Amino acid sequence: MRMLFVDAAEQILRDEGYIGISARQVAARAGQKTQLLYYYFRTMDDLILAVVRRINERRLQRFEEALASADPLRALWDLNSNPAGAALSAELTSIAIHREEIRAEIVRSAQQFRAMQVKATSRLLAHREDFPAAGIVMIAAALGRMIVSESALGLTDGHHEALAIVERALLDFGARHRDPHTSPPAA
Amino acid sequence: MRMLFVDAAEQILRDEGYIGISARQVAARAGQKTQLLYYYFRTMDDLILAVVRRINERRLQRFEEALASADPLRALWDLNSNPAGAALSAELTSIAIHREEIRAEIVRSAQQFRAMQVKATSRLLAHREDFPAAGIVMIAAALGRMIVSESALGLTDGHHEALAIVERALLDFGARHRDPHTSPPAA
DNA sequence: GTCTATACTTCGATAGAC
DNA sequence: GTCTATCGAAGTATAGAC
Repeated sequence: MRMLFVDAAEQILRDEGYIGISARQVAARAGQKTQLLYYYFRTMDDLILAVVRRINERRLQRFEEALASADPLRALWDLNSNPAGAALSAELTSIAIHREEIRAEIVRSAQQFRAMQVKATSRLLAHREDFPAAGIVMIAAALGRMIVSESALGLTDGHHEALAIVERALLDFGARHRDPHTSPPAA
Repeated sequence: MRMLFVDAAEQILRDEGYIGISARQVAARAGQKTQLLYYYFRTMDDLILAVVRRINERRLQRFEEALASADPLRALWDLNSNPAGAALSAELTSIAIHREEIRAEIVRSAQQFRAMQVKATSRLLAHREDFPAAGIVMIAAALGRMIVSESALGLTDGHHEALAIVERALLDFGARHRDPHTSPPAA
């Protein structure tokens, strides 16, 4: 039952953003009475914290999967630019700005997530010292997030060109990394 | 008097973000009765629209100034990464997401602003066909916005490295563009 | 655990006196 | 133009019966 509310809250977070999460709306989407929510969660911040933690867990899991893929650099980019993930990342930032009680948790996990990405990227980009991994990770996260949030508004000017730059960088960065005796990927 | 409310609303937008803009809070900050606001503005959307329009006008003005500067490429980057401007841009996006009535205006002006930046940048980067101006502008806007919003949370991991990449690109892009007979800038 | 009932706040907005 | 008064909806949250 507790999870029913967490599910509903996360669904609202995806559909309408953090602003849409209210006790009444969460309960309605869960098909429950508003007051029951307060039996399972002391305050709304408690509920939102539970949502945040679950999103973080899943994000770390996706990260591990990306690392294990055949083209980890591209998989990391996909992780940063896929609509659902990037939108949630943006909403987490929004929550951190407006809910002081939850800020620390979000900042802490964002730092953890970024550190893991930097570590992995710097291993993959060891041959490109001119591009510090931490900077590349920042740019990827920022660009992915903006493309997603703008697309939701129907604003896509420049997206194609930005993606072309990323695409070339992925091919370029990946080129010297792969074993030259292996055949190149299909596309 | 009308402007008094617009000023108050914009101030709240800067300090607390779009979420903080309510009739009561705007009136309070303007030192006026809440109901008076509805004499000057039919709805809250009307007020917010007035704020949005003024922000856009000022942004275009700043853009013109940047173009006229000695190092326009760097000035454009400063425009995208300066805390006040980037924060407002992010809030405009947030407004566009949640207020349907205002969305069109924000999207339209964002397109206009981007088109102007792309036009200017593509002139400045004519010698670098490998980097489409529209993509560079996207990356600059995305990165600037994210650095600002994260800094507000005390999250600065990777910012330094990302700024280093931008710095190098600015020097690199600017290098072939400047007249070789002119002495390079001080710093 | 789940229910009914309810308190208190803030929200956008309107009516009507002056 | 500016005031007092007020509405209904939605926000978080609690008390107490079952």
